[in-house]
Amino acid sequence: MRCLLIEDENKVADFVARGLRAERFAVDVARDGESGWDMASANDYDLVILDLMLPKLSGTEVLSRIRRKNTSVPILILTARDATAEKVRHFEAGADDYLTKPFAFAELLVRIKSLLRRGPVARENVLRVDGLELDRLTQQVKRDGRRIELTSKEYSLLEYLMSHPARVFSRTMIIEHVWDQSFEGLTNIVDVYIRHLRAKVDDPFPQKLIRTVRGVGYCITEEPGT
Amino acid sequence: MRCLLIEDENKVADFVARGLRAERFAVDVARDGESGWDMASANDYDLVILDLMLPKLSGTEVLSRIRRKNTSVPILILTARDATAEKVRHFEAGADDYLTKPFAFAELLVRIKSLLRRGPVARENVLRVDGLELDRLTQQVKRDGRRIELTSKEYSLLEYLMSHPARVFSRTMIIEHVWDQSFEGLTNIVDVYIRHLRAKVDDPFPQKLIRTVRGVGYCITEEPGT
DNA sequence: GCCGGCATTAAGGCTGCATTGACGGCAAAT
DNA sequence: ATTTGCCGTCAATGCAGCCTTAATGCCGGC
Repeated sequence: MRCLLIEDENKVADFVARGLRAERFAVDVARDGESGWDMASANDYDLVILDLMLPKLSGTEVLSRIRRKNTSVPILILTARDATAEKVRHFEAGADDYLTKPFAFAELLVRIKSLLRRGPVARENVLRVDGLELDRLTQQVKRDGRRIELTSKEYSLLEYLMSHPARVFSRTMIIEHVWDQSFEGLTNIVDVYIRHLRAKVDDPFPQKLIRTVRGVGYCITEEPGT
Repeated sequence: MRCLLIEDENKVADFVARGLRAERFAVDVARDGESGWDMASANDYDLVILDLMLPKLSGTEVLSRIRRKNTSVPILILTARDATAEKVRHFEAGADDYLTKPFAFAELLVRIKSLLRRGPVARENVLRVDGLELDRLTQQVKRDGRRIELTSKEYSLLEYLMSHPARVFSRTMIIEHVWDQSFEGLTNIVDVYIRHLRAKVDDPFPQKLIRTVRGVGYCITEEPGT
């Protein structure tokens, strides 16, 4: 789950970013409207959290630019308390939800989860491939009933693969969804993490689920051939 | 247990806040209706104690706003007036209990405990994880029958962790539930208190119950790795 | 069979998070 | 006024997880 946070107040930005990272999100932070818009248009986010009071380019402007670009990424507006008229205006401009500062992180999280769930493709809370099971709520992974401990990166990678079983993901797509911007350059980082996953998820079992598609990428599936 | 007290009379506010803190509640105090409403909407309380005679925004108004927001937090009304008609009106507006001033602190406490007990999820009075036992009534903690002395903060933290065994709590969530509003900014206070708890709860025993989930948070569980 | 390129894997350095002990401030108790 | 104990801060240390690098293995084309 990759997410963009556009917020100029350091305290709020750090607070939210830290909380989301603990929830295993890959979080990019933009400190003003301009770079926020740049990043939103350059990358493919699963969620945008947008403050309205921003230097350089107002949040309202960023919102309408993103929508003009016709992307359907969920956008959650974050702002100081203000008039309901404003609220309606922003909903019409394409915001999906609205939260006034100050807010409790728990509430933000609830709203985010609900936003992600009601996407175009219904988001399952439990993903299953053969005996492998990933619970998005508790973030626990099991295979044949036995718990498997994963690090944050390993978990995010597995979640991404399992979000579309049998679909082949290229290394580029994987990097764009699982890693955040702090990452650049072409390395074999994906291959390495596939290795880590295999060590925990496939190695102890006879049936291998993670498949390499030469020249293309990786996918997760129960059928060996296909 | 986090609780919001909305009361403008300093004497009463201090009296109640002190009493509740002695009972190990994390107490936020609002001195007028407006900030009371702000805080109620911003945070996630387990209980709200509301005076009716308030500057800026009446308690009645605060009550109906909270209910309009559709939260089910228990609300206890606190007021000088004793008219039965008023009382009924407020019950209809969503109050859960009603206490007229002056009152004995002991009585307030009894009503609070009964309110908390009849929450949507039946509240267990004794929490257990392996040999560790926390009694919410006497606020005593034992492990393998031996009493463990905890300070208020340590107790609150342990209670929170034990309220959902095996669930991982992020530092952000822990701060929101165990500390009160006076707290903000990024510190390692949670880590420090986890240390204190471990010193008393885990260090003297071979089986460790408090587990760190790196990059995410902490949880309490009997299973070590699995 | 040979070669080039891609995939796999092991090993290691680095970074930042987690851990821990010590310290000063504060409030309650004596 | 002094003491005691709790709270929150800070900084030193250690270590886990992240990413890189490079050696090796495998596959397909010629």
